[in-house]
Amino acid sequence: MLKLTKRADYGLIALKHLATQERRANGSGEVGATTKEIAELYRIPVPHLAKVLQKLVREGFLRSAQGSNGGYRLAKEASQINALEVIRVFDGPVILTSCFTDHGGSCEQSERCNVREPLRKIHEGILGLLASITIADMASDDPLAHQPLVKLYAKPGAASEVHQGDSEQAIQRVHDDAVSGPLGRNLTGQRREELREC
Amino acid sequence: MLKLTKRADYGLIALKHLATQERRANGSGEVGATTKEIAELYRIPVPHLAKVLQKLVREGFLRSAQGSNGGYRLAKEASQINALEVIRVFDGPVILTSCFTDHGGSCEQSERCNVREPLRKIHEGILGLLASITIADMASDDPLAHQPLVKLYAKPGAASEVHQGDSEQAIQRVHDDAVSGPLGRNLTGQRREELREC
DNA sequence: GGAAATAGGACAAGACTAGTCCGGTTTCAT
DNA sequence: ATGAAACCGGACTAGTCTTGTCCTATTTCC
Repeated sequence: MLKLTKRADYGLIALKHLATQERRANGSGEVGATTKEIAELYRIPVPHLAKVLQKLVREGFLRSAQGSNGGYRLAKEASQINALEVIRVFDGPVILTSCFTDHGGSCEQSERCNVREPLRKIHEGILGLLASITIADMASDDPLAHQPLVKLYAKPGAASEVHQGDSEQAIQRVHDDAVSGPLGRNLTGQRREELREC
Repeated sequence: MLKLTKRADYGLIALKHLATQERRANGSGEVGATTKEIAELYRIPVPHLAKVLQKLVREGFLRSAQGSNGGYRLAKEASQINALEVIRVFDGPVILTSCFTDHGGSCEQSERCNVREPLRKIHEGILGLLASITIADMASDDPLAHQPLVKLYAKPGAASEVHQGDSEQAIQRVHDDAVSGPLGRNLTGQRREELREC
């Protein structure tokens, strides 16, 4: 289905939450939040979130404090954690076609197939996008006010009919941006509202 | 695992193959290739590929001819079919978090959660990338000679440590491009070779 | 010593993926 | 007509992945 797993989703949510709790977790070693707090706030099953947080500790994104008054805090600056790192922890490598990584050069389908090179370019673009956003970006108050992340150059003449339910406007926006400016600018309040479903 | 399914992969491969067989399939209604031909060429199980091709017919990407001497040809211009459309046929909607589309406004986790807006921006970028490449692009001889698809602006100070096996160079390349130019330029022959695993 | 919290292994239901199997239909060539 | 070649499409299966739950430690504070 080409989507993030809940685990990755929960991981990002938790990291972002902890990034906004840093005041509680300044130098003295205090924790930002407990599993229970985060789970209740975001309606995540407690034991499941616990697994996610434990994994984030093992991978070096979080530091934990055991015992009562325990909890979690970020192990590094929120600006030094990007979405790709987190997603890879939970979902494994991000790959478009298995051919990119599955084997050591013994691709059965490769000789005649040149689907791969163009897809690889897309693949790199996706990795770049994911790597370019940090937890700090997510934690700031108005994400739409951010610097543009990506500027898409739609090729003239390329197929541009895109219909995917409510993300139609989103694509249209990307296409607009190719002409009128970077992502996030030139948006009226109303169009911003259209993009907010959740 | 955030990857395309084999079905989508096979679909793209088949479409790309048929796009290069257009000479056999000019106006007279001749077909470009049969299931068996494509399956053998790319080492895909015949019955499985058949399903994929049948679906592409139902979705309007291919036209089929039954009976002996039958087969498939593109139903529209290769330049009018983009990768996103094809991927959506097989893998369903491309969504980063289920929250984008799952519900009609009743997101349990939404009130306090602002992970979504930044992710949505990434999501739009990915859709834009996928929508910007067409079957015609894939079918041309040297994909690396293409116009740049995307130009990434890495934010200064953003986390840039990215390690994912062999795609490390890929990311590095994206980052280089943020400084030195669009994707695909400034590549020595050797670095091109590094990117080709398959 | 008890409460609160993290740590982590085992396990299970359900969904999805990849692929097989089989019977049917259409069309062409002989 | 008849058979071969090809498309059509539903049913099924083995395996894997996802999303949890459950239970038992272990640590730390009061």
